[in-house]
Amino acid sequence: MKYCYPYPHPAVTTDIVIFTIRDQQLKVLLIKRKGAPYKSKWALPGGFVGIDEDLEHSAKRELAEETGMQEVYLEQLYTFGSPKRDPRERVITVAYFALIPSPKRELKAATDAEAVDWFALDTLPKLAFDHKDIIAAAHQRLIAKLDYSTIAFQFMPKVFTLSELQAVYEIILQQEVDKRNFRKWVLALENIEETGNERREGPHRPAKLYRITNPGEVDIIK
Amino acid sequence: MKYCYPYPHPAVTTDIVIFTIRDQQLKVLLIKRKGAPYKSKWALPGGFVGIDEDLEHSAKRELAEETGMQEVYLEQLYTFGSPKRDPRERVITVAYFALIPSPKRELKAATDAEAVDWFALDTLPKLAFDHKDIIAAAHQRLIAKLDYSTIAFQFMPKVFTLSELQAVYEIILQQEVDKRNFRKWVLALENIEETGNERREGPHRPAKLYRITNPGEVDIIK
DNA sequence: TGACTAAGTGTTCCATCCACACTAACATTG
DNA sequence: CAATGTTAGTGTGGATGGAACACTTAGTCA
Repeated sequence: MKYCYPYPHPAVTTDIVIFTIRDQQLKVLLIKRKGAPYKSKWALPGGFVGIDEDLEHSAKRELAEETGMQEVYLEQLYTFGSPKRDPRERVITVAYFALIPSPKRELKAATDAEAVDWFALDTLPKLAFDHKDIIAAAHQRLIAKLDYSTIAFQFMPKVFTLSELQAVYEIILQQEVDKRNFRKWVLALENIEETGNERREGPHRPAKLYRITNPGEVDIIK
Repeated sequence: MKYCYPYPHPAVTTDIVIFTIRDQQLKVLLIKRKGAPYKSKWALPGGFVGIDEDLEHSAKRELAEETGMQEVYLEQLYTFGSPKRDPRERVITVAYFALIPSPKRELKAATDAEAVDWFALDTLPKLAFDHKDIIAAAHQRLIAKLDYSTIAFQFMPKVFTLSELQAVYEIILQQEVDKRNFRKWVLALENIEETGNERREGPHRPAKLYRITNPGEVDIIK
């Protein structure tokens, strides 16, 4: 009990909603908590912000710990601060959300978790704290941003086909998208370009491969 | 020095960017600080979050202290947490922004301020902390929301004319708006209705008065 | 070589946005 | 009471963007 203040101070954490597309579904990364409270319950990855640590740095650190990935899309979502959201003490959580390309390797549980796994949004387990609300807010934001930004491109690997990109939109929006209109729309954007290569797989015409011209950036579109 | 923790804790404050329309300009409320640091500098109203106080409650409290107003539009903006943004200790600020109808009474400085005043955005004084950035973020959000919501209606008093509403849009957007198209757009919305009364003032045709059907709510529009 | 599969490609229609100018109702003044 | 000045109030047509819709192409495999 070394750190003392004239007034009570809350604890501040960052939690992070990590989305990816996997098995043709939009999934979110959860960890199974090793310690109290909510021991062995599923929760969002997150942790306390270092006293000299930037908020975004804290979120990036958590992200790297759980996924090993860096340089992914990361955005501050909302700050959750109901007085009773953590039974231990007052905890204010600055929630972030991240989008990552489909992970190739399986995840290994970091030291602060019994397990890690990806969950589809419609089959979430019972979650610790108010993490259900945080995920709902992140999901809402993601869907809203599909409409007026190129945020979904952040789910794509370095090169990809237009059909793959279209599938991402269909998965997130939960509805079919017209192929011709979609391609017209995408190709009119300035942040995608042909690589010149093709992908040949399966008994059909090969697909042209594209790349994002400005990875990491998300354009606001009308 | 009574409140002690095993790990260092940051302080958490809420700051609030209060916009209004006044003298045909978009203005923001600032207070002149009474205490250190940045004594006698202009800053956003704000203060520490009570240890059992909800974040939004804290923002509302600040708002009421400075303006005497309650039940105004309030929205969480962003959380600012750079380690060095306050010279005293680590302070994380959850910024809110509020929109209020043109105030009738002049403001009185609350007990924590030497003075209070409204400032146009292009003639802001030198500000304490990173409050310039916070105001810039709020301004950006306000302008963005004009496009896809009815947020600007929150600037209006209980009853108003369409010309007054149009003036608000022109002031915020800093450009003229076509009268007929504007009225067509507004009247197609469902959250505005005629009061049945008119306002007669000046040597010209009287203007119909309108009211918001769902005060406090902001519709998202396509 | 025929059958299968996913890639790739244009046009038409409809709804929405945008530009644009005159009449209506009142107060004031001579 | 007539003329003037001021803001309120109103409709149309052209351009633009979005939505619907089906066939051809290039490859693999049997």
